[in-house]
Amino acid sequence: MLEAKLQQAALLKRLLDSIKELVTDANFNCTEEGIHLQAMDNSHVALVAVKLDADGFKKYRCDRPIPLGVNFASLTKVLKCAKDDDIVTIKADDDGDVLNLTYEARYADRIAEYAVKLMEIDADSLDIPVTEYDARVTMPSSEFTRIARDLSLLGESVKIEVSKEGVRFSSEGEAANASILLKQTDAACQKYENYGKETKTEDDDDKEEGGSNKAKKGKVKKEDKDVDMEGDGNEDENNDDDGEFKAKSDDEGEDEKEDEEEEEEESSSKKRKKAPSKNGKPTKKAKKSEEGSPDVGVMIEMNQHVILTFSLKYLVNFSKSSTLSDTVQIMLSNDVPLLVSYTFGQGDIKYYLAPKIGEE
Amino acid sequence: MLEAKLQQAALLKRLLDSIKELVTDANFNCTEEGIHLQAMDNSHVALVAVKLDADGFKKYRCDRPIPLGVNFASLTKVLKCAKDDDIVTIKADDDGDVLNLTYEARYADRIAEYAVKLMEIDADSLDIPVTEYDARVTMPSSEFTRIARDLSLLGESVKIEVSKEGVRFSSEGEAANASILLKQTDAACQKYENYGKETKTEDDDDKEEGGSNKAKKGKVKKEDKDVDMEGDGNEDENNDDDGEFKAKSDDEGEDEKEDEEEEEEESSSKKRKKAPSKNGKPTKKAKKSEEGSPDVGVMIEMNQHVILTFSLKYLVNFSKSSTLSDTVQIMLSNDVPLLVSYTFGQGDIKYYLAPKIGEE
DNA sequence: GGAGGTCGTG
DNA sequence: CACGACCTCC
Repeated sequence: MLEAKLQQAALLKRLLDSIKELVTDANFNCTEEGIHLQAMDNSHVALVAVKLDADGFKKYRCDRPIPLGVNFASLTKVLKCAKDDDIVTIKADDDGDVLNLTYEARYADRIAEYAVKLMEIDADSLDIPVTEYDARVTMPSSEFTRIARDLSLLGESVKIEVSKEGVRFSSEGEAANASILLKQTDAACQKYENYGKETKTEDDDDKEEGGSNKAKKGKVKKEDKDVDMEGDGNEDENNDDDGEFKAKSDDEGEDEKEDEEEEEEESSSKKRKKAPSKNGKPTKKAKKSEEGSPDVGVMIEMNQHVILTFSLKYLVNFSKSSTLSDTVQIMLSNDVPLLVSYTFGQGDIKYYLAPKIGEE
Repeated sequence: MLEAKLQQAALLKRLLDSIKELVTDANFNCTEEGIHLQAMDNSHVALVAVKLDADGFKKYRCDRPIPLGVNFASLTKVLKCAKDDDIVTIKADDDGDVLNLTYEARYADRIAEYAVKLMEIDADSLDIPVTEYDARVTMPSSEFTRIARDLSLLGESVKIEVSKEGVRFSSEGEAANASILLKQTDAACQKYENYGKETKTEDDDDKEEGGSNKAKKGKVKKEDKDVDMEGDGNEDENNDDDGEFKAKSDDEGEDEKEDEEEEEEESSSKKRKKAPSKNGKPTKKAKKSEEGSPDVGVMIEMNQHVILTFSLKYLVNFSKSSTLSDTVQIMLSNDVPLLVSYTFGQGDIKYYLAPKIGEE
């Protein structure tokens, strides 16, 4: 028996809009921890993984694990019948072959019930190796969408290169070649300071380290970025391969700098307090001033220079999840599948895509 | 070597959006004076000419004349990758076969570089005879767009008739006939008083004459309109063929009226001073209250009654340039190609279209 | 934000 | 030949 109540139907709607093009059907695996889903795309090139935490629901009950085999086209149709701010309850019996959805209008004056037929789906649950990535790029999801779309106008694939300089997306096409360089910005580093720190194990390590090794670590990390922003080019950091994501890597080097630049630390730490970092998960799209305020820029964390090439078609597809979060994180390691991750209030959606190899 | 820096990519984007449907490719002829382009449409019926003054650029350098043969589809794709307020720099080597475009984000945290392949295009530069037109209509570009679109829904061609009464657009279609009459308004005459006076030789003449022949000339012209607006029908003015654009033509006839209507002259001249005529070139789209304020109306300058018929398809196409200017000028002479001109801060775009002859 | 039209894909 | 996705207009 599963029963889960979601405050806003919008989340489910967007989630399905995000992935229905990539995947035709998959199991919603419901456990007491929540609901998760994992599926290869139809051509078995990309993998999508969705996680909805139990405590993100208004109400959640799952007596024992149930896989709900859902056809996304069907579920999408049914979800289109919900208004964004309807309260939606999904229910399924243990032995059930249907998924029941109930939509309650905000003011309870309307109740709609739907039943979607379920299907048996072979549970080929793929183990995703928990990789420690060499580089992580955090940026506004709208900007990632834009880049993917822009470059897809010109070419088939994109080369993503992360260096101290920033992250470069480049593409070659028949009509034109393109190269987009995003430099890290102060604004981004402040905004994304703690973004996604709970979502990956490495990040937790990073956090713990920050808390234990040094009392001021939390502050220092930011400071580190501020410092690096000005005089970026100390490539020695690339040699630091402790395998953790860190803000601009290497804490050790900082310790020295810290003393020299105590003053600036103070000022920047003040700045941080003033704008106490939205701390991830802007589920609802923030009020856009004009163009979606994609101008916070990008934050880069890396301990290794990476260059990888990917199919733009998939990245464009992934970027549909920008409806779920204002922020996206891209994790890369050489010769390893890319991870594109959107984190929202109640969970996250992660896309994996193997790089193109050899000649693109 | 060409290097030109434009403060806002929007101009280029709009320019290409305007003409890409009409022309597939053409030479951007770069000289030290600026960039100009001239091309027949794909079916060799219409001609488009674009002029971008060198001093309208934030930076401009062109050592020697270069024709840059551009495929508009390619360039359009690349321009789609620019945001409206990106700073765009275009560069080309003298012998280069590529056009380099660099987009810098407002806050410099993003730099995108594109290289568009160029092509050889036979430079069949057409000499456009500098015609003195019998009639000129100045009106909000949005209104012209609307008329062209509306009539194109009903018929294939439009008959444009300029008389003292105003300008009439009429069209006959299978389902319905249409006739739109725009009368000259005070507001338009005041707003457009000096519009485009620097863009054409005839206009300068007009201006000079106004200043020399008669001290009060500037005032008189408006007054003339005020009078005509009320009691239109004095067709005798059409016989005045001094070959210059004048506000409603013939100064001589006015002299008589002036004395009779001194009072009204004064009042109208005051009005003019109060709203000292935006003086052309509203490059940036003015803040539109709701519907684009197309209600200023139309100003008509003529010294000959003209009736011409044109293909609506092309006028609809021309009117795409309304993104470039709030104002459009239409110049007509009997049996001569129509000229539709949009003037913006850094130059202008002119469309020429031969009239249909005989039965439409 | 929604609907209709066009283009590309299966 | 039909469906779905994308883009533009309303």
